[in-house]
Amino acid sequence: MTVVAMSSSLSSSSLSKKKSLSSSSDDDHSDQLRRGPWTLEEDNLLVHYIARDGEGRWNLLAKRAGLRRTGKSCRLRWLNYLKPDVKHGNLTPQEQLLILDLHSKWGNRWSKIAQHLPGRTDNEIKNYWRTRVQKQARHLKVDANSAAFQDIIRCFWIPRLLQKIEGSKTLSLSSSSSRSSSMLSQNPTVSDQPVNYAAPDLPLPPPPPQQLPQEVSGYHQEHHDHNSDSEHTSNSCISSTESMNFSQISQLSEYPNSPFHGIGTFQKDCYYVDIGCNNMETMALATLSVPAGEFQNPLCDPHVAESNWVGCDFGGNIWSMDEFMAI
DNA sequence: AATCTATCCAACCGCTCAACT
DNA sequence: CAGTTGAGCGGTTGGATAGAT
Repeated sequence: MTVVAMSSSLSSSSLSKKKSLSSSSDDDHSDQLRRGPWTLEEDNLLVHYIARDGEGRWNLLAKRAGLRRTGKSCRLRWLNYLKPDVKHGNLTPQEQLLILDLHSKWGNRWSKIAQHLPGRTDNEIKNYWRTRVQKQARHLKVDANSAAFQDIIRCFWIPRLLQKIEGSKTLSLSSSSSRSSSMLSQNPTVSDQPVNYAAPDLPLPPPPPQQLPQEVSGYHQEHHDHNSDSEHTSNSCISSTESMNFSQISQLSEYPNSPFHGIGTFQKDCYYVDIGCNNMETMALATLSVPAGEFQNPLCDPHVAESNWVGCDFGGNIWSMDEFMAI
């Protein structure tokens, strides 16, 4: 049988390691039940069986399809990887925004969150949260579910994502936009970065730094009225033509516990963002520990530098905003 | 070039819940 | 009503790989 051959061909240490995790009773059947990475042939068996007979009754399906896998394993493989509508690849900034918001609302209800991101699986979202979001919380030595971290997300992360979205729009319209290039050139550390929206980790042009001190006192971005460049960057407007349905985000902002709550308004085709911090304590945490002008990041505009708004020192753990934004 | 470290993500596990017998 | 089974969920693990030293 094909699968037997595949099984024997898999000499990877992963397989033996996974096996070692199983109980002794499982070991009794270890020659019958396969674990570890799926092979192409196993995938084909599963896909063809489901195409012919449909999904469900996974234990039975596994047997009938000739797969030496548990029903659970088959189900997971199908739902997380083989199902035709499963999206692969990096999460878009829009998707990241949605995840941040929905998680603030629902917590670790990954499957529920996944329902709002078509083509994304709970596993993928969970991985994103653990590897990207929780990592930042760890660096900052704050609880990822704390109000403080929620505010950090709201004040720094979300604006950055919104800028990514806007940046991708700008780029798609005109990659040689003089306005954009001048904006970028104001920030050497950012302009040196390749703009790659497939890679969500890359930092993007920061929000207008002069806003930050004002954010503390409830700054409203949509009412920005001077400096065309900063207006361009601060007045975050997400076109409804973006891949994500932003009426969803608009709705999400209605949830009181959401970082989106009250941050934006839906006007015409755009979602205007009003990002403010509602937790003064959090903002107070983000005090300066870096000499003025050392950074070129959202918090390091000359105006900001004068106000000593530069680095983050969370509990003595000095961590530059560049690091924070490199998420 | 070799080694170490960090990151990503597929796959596993245990648990819970609902449906069925 | 109790036991069994299937499905689904969230947490965790560890191999692969990229990047740093």
